[in-house]
Amino acid sequence: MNKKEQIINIADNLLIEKGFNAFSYKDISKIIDIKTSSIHYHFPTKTDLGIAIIKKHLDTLEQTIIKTKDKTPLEKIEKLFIYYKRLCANQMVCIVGALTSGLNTLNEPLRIELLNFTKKLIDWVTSILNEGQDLLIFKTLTDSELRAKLLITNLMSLVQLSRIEYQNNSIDGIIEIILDDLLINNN
Amino acid sequence: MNKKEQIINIADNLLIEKGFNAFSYKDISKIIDIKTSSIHYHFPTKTDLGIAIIKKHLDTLEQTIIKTKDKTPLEKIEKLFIYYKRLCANQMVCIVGALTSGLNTLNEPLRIELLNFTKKLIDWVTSILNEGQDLLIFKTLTDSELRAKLLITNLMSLVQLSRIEYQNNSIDGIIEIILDDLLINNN
DNA sequence: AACAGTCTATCTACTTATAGGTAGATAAAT
DNA sequence: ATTTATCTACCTATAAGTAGATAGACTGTT
Repeated sequence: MNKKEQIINIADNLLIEKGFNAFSYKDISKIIDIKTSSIHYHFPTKTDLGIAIIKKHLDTLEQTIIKTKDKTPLEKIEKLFIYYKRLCANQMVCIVGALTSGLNTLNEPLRIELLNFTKKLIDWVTSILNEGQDLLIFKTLTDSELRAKLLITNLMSLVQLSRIEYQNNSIDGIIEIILDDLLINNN
Repeated sequence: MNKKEQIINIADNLLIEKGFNAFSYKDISKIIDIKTSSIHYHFPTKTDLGIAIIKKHLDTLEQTIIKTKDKTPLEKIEKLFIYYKRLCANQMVCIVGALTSGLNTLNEPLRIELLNFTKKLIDWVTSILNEGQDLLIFKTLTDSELRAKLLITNLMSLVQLSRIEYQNNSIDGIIEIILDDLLINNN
């Protein structure tokens, strides 16, 4: 892994852990032993760095979409759960959550990139829900895009909640509830 | 309203709009025309100010709990919806969401205060759900505390999501879904 | 193969702005 | 006389970004 990728990964961790305005080039520089000015060489502005981070996540998402193309809707949705479970376990938060709470402090290009990512995620989950309904695996939903948003926000803020709570074992219970609400042949 | 209350209110708005680490005493000073050092007189450290903000929200919450004591569970839960709808309309975010994303940058006393608030909110919603079940208005839920958390987190990150979206009219639709999931005599 | 030029990635050293906070003066209110 | 609430003036640390030097790798020319 080259320095540029290293920077993105470290920054990604810092972003997820502390928020966009709460980490600095110096934080990165201390971790991977590089001068802040060298980080500026790769990412002239912090916005550039932020965009690179989101692009990385977008990449991962797109790859997941492709890789799970032929899986069942249930398997697809479980991929999503696994992702958020891991965030939870590592006391992390999803980038959407990490960035939106300080949204008004971000500048345009970064906001646009975040919008891109969010849109892609919503579209994917919506299509999974639609597919599940067509295959009669999921209950009939009145508005699958709204349901998709609900599902995403569930996961999104769960990881946030789990950080405040004493016992952060809520996630499994909640995922169970979500699945129960979704699947046709339960109870 | 005296200066101290003014400071809290302005800071509250800034916190909700930009996050805790993204607003400064100077921001406040510019808005209400007071020197930053005078703000330090009222709130020696930023943590003190943060705690005061949460305390205010805790106050409001406690008053709401008392005021709605004799209302139906449905009316109580609608009070909650109204609160989040208003946040949405004003491009705001709930304090829990605003603070948790940067949780690891906050220091102990502030974190504890946030935990207090969150716990109170969860307990309240849990009791509403229990009451609703006892009165046979709400469906039987396997774990009402988990359901309460889910409900709160839904609202919490919904307001976050609605900020990124082009058309932020999701909230009404989602609240409808949540209610449909909850109420016994629908459709 | 040798040389000149260019590109890449880093460095040191700096600037400008802001953050959070402190010290001490002051004027009015109690 | 003391407390309350404000001020001016300062300090120290850090943020983000810029300028310019340098060393090594890569490239094209003779």
